[in-house]
Amino acid sequence: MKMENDKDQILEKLQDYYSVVFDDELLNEIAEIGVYRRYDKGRTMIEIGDELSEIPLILDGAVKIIREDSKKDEILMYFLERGDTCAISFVNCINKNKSIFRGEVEKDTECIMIPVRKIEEWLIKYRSWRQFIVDSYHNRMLEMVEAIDSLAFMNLDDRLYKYLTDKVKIMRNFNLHVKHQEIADDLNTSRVVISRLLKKLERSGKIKLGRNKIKIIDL
DNA sequence: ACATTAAGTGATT
DNA sequence: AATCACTTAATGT
Repeated sequence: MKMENDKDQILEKLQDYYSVVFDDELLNEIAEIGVYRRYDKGRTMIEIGDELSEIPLILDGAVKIIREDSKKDEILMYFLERGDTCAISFVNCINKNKSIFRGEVEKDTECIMIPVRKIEEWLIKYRSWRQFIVDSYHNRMLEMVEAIDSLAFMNLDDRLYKYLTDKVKIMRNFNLHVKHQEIADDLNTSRVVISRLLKKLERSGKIKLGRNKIKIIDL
């Protein structure tokens, strides 16, 4: 009885973003197999080196995917949001590899976890699942290329502005609650530099600064 | 009132 | 663009 209830709740949540992606039979099976989970903002969902045994289907929220080097320097790769999954972790799963990224919860996140076995099984069983995984892999690839491009071809001013506008989209809010130091960490630079560039953006009227907050005025 | 943390700035490399 | 060294401002106890 309780099980049925859980299943129905999961199914209901799935409808919002995944009913167009998956057919009914698959949707039903996901609801049956998947485990609903909530992650609070600030938590680490996955750490570099961790072994994956399941992958998340994001229902709501956002997860920041970070790459870190041996010297603890880090750089933001991309965000996962509703409707996303991480196909990178999916391939990791199948090969029983360790995660090459860290996932930090940027915004309270709801997701459904799918165990590896099912991921593989469904790949054969459902065309819509196959499509979803391939699309997801492609999207991760595009986002990584974007990350490389901005790193290689953009100066810090533009990278910073892109960072801010991306974040506005992810958070669905023009008022960002973020410290200069956190931005510096994400872009792998120093706080002083970020503070100066932000001041410049404020002077040009694109943003408004406050303690622990930044308001983006025009996109 | 004092300590702590975040942000602003000039000078130097 | 990074670092240092310092100031100023906001917030917590």
